[in-house]
Amino acid sequence: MGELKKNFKAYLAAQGLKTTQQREVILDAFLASPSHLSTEEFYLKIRKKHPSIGYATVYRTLKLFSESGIAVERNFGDKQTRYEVLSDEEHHDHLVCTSCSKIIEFEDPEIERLQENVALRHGFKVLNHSLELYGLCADCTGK
Amino acid sequence: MGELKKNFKAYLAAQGLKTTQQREVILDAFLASPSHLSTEEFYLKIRKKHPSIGYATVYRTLKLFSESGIAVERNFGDKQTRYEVLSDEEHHDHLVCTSCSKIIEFEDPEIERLQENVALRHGFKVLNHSLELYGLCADCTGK
DNA sequence: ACTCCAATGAAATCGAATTTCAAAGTATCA
DNA sequence: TGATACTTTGAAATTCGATTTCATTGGAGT
Ligand SMILES: [Mn+2]
Ligand SMILES: [Mn+2]
Ligand SMILES: [Zn+2]
Ligand SMILES: [Zn+2]
Repeated sequence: MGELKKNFKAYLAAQGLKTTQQREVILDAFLASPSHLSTEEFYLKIRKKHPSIGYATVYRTLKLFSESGIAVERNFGDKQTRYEVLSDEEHHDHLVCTSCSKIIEFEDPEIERLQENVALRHGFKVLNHSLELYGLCADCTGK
Repeated sequence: MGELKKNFKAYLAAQGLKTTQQREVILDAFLASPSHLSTEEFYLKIRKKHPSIGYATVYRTLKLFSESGIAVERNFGDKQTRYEVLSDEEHHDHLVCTSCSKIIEFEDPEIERLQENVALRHGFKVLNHSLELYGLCADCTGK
């Protein structure tokens, strides 16, 4: 069993929560899906193979993923919350194309370091951050 | 008359829109208010002195401010849209305390430069960006 | 003052997020 | 394995900020 699945099950056990068939199905589907899907998009996807699973369950389970630490919520300007898998110590930020909605991930340790510096200068302890660059991707620049 | 008021009036004129009493009142109140208020918070504030002004008008006028370029919309994790005055070429990002909701503004040209580099590496043209550091402010670190 | 649109306020609507609740499932233990 | 004690689930209802509708009122040029 994958690391993430183990972590999630451990979280459930630790919280006195239960392993259910729905949670198993939703977790497998989540791990196999493209990143940055909204709750609605993900629900529609799951529904095809598992029509009996309700939207509320998908919604609640995605939140659980986030609480357990195996996923993170994202917001890219539109009003919808999006989710993506996140292994332990990874972290990345995003370029978001305002024309075609393409999302490009990037990591930049130097930016992260400078963010810490900013925080230090203000006696601030950073717990998490959000950095998105909005604009036109290479494909859309010419249009 | 202040630069911002001039700019806004120029925008109205250019768009064939009208200067109304409500817009005058709302603009003055906006310029005199603390930054980062949500639409609702700002409306409640205005309402005290001008009970006849409706929420819809405040909502629409804040959007107008944003379209005209004298203000910007912000989102700090909670679901509410917040507004703040923004003079011409200024730009800043935010530290947001997740404990007391305090908001600290900062500018870091080096971070901005690195962001441009990231974009360049991906053939991406940045039109705007969003950077918030969430965590505990100096006051809340000890609690 | 007349006329043409734009603006306004109240209420309705929208859409995503979140909650409610009765029915069903899971884990534990006798 | 069957009873017990909760937890989970699905459908529907609700919440809440954002946005729109629409009848009426208000600018501004003529
Ligand atoms: Mn990502
Ligand atoms: Mn600010
Ligand atoms: Zn694109
Ligand atoms: Zn604080």
